[in-house]
Amino acid sequence: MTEPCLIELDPSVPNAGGTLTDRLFDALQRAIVEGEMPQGSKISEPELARRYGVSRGSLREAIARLEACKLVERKPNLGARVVELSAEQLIEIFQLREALEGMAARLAATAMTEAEIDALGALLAQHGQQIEQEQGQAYFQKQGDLDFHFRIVQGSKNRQLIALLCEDLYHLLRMYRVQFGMRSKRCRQAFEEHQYLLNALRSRDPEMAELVMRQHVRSSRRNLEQALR
Amino acid sequence: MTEPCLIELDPSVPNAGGTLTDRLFDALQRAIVEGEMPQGSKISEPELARRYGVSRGSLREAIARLEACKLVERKPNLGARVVELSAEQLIEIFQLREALEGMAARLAATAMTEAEIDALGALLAQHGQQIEQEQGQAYFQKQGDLDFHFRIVQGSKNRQLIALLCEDLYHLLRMYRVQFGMRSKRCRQAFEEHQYLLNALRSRDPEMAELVMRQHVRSSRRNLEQALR
DNA sequence: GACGACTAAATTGTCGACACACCAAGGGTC
DNA sequence: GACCCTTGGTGTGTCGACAATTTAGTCGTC
Repeated sequence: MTEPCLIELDPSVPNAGGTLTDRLFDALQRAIVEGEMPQGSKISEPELARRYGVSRGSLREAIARLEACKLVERKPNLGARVVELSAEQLIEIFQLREALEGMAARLAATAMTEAEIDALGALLAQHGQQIEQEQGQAYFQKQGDLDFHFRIVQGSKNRQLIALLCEDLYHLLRMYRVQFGMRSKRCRQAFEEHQYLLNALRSRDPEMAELVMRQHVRSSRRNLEQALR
Repeated sequence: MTEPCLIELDPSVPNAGGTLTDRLFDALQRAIVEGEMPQGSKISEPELARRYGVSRGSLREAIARLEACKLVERKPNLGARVVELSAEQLIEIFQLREALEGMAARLAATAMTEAEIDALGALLAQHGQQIEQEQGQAYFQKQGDLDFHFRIVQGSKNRQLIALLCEDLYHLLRMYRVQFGMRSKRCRQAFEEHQYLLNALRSRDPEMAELVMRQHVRSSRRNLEQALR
């Protein structure tokens, strides 16, 4: 396991960005998502505490938060391990997304402001350009798609939905993208589906928005299921 | 605030049911849900630690878990407070439920075993009897409905869905039921809708199961929205 | 009388140390 | 030779104490 280095933890200004536990949580989350701490690897509290130069108490609180995000699994008296990603779990997550983002799209169709919809349109236009030029595909794969979905969830204005998707599931999903190297060839089709969705939002049609979003997520899932064999 | 007493924390057998933090979490969760700790009230770490006879470290870990369940809100250097329930948040939660339990019903239609469906039928028959005799209404209101939904979620066999609904949202929802005294007169109608759902499951019809469940949750929500004015 | 700065008390954040539980290696018995 | 018990070591669970930050109260000044 490559050293998740402790530099980010004691920058010149102490306590930059909240409490120590917060920064630890961010650092560990990044390390896990990026794969610096391999799946299923044991998390030794004394070792990590030494490595990051913090006490075990703060570290344990950070680990507790990671557990809430489903990024680590902890068993009493046995310690914590980084989660093991599996095809089954990924499918389950996409089923969740289909339900949640479908509802998000439905709500966004009436809750988004005109300005937000326009901004979404601008983002999509940008994506279109990048795809046209066959460049920036990497960006679209890695960030663009997530950005688009992110904004729709925000647009639902439902705080429960936002917290769930953008704070918990988001990172787990990102972990799959990074470690499974999920770069489907659906990029063009996904772009088209995004445009259909934008149209539904522009027409303020909740029913249609949910339908399109669910179909979109379901297509991604089917594509995945096929790629996983 | 009535004293959440520390008796449950040191029963004859030490460590009955996991780690100290686990038991603390359970006790606090119960105290919050039941309303022993009022909404919005500040959670003083030294005071609670003294009251329960535990160290602040263990207490803080328990509070961190409560935060993950959305039962308390914590701000850096300011401490934690019990969440404030609001009509808006309740509506948002029901929108979540509509999406999630709808998906759960869809999956359950193909994933539940015949035995599980039969057991669900037995449970429903029992509910029917209780309603017929005009007795046990309190039970149906408080537990029966939740039990029914609980089993369907379990029946989906989707672990993400199960964890989300049965471990996180469940308690928050129970808090609303207890503290808002939510006992709608929809009891008979809800029972009928439960039966429609059972039929859909028996026919192994995912589409219909999701439709009925969503309609069911949506009706509850509309009923609530009306009652809240 | 009201506003602002300073002081003191209380609370949160962080740490190091002790107690107990789990795990692996070694020795004894059948 | 295989199995069980013992025993040492590592790691987690829990605790009490120190440091930093917020808050409340007080005093002084305008």
